[in-house]
Amino acid sequence: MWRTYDGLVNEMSDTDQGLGLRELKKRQSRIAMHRAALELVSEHGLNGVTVEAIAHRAGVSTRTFFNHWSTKESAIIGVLSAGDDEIAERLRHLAEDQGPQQALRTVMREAISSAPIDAGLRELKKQVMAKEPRLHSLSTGNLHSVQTEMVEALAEVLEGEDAQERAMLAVQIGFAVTRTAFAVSMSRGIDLGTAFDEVLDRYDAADGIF
Amino acid sequence: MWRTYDGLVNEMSDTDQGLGLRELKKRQSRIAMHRAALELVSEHGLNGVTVEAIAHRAGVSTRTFFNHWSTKESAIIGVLSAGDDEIAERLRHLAEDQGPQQALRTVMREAISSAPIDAGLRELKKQVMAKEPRLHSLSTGNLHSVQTEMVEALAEVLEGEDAQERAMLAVQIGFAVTRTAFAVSMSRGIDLGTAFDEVLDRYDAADGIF
DNA sequence: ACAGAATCTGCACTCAGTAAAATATTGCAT
DNA sequence: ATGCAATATTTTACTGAGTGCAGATTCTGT
Repeated sequence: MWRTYDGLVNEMSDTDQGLGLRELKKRQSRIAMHRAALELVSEHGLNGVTVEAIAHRAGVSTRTFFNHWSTKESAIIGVLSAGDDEIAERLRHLAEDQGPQQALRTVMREAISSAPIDAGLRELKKQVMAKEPRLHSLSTGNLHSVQTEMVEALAEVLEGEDAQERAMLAVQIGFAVTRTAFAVSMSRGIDLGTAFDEVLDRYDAADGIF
Repeated sequence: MWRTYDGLVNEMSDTDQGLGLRELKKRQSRIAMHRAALELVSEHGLNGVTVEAIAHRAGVSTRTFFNHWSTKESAIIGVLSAGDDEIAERLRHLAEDQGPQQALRTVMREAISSAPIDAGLRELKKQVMAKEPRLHSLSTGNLHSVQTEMVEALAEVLEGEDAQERAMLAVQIGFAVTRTAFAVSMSRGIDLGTAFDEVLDRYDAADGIF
């Protein structure tokens, strides 16, 4: 089965044990495309770059490009919800121990922390993201499917008649914090995870901010 | 000057006084396109409808379609930030009287309440929105420009070193509430404005929801 | 080495959105 | 009412994203 890949671009350097040549080439190919996309966008801007150009620099056909990435932007970002269901499942699981609120926070924090890209690319990506606002909204996942799955999972845990709507609100606020963390991490050039912690502190402290 | 229209589709019936034939036709044309878009999407689904088809049913050329709407989706929704700057300006103004927090709430509420579409279309639109999740994210404005302008305006009012980041967080939470209100209004079939009020109540009441 | 599966590629296609120039319509001044 | 300027529409032609398909290649297990 061959699904469009919207997952994470992993480094391969050391962690290639027992993966098979096929899987290894797939990863190399993905990194090549991701890198090519970042470099070209950095050089010519988001609108100055065609998929054809990216594919060419990465040494693949444009058709292959779309076998790996669902859109031009996804190749640039190189990251999107590693698997909608898994996140929801993790949320359900954590909620048993930590309770709904803390579980939600933990899941959010985990979801953004997992970004093991090549160190050289990280800098380039940061620079590109800063110059192309269009990419922000995508990276913070306005992706409907994840949100609805999370709401669903959370609603099961929360009890009461209005569980559904409280879950909606909670998830939306969670995303709001995440988006803010994203912006902060970009503008100050700090790690996304620590930015998240900071914003969360601010959120807890801030009374009457909205 | 002729800008792509991303504003509101207004009813023309009674409020046509002294608008000139030119402006009037413009409105008729927009409503025709908006209606055609809704009807066709309702019939064939979002992906089953081309701009060409919409334009044809509305009796205009496809090029004219894009003179009025920046994307296919915007014609379906028929609403988007009536003018990025104006909202920010309104925010600045309100903040003087009401203070930043209340001003932000008021602006948000105003921005969504102004939806004076034809009553017949409202029902159709509700139905279409319920079936096409892709449209949700658009209607709640992931539009970067509005957000940044609002953050900027709010940051001026807020004082202190971290004004910028507090403003970001506040605006993001505001949008979170709005998005939730949107979802609630869809799922329960109630007015967007009242949904907003309800969610806001819940937000104020809810402690430890996130 | 061989069969079968996974992946890549080229080709043809649809459709969104833009550009530019020609044409039509409206507003206004006379 | 008539002609001129501004504004809106159309036609035509184009770029580029994304998909479907069929055939070639490359990997995997045996």
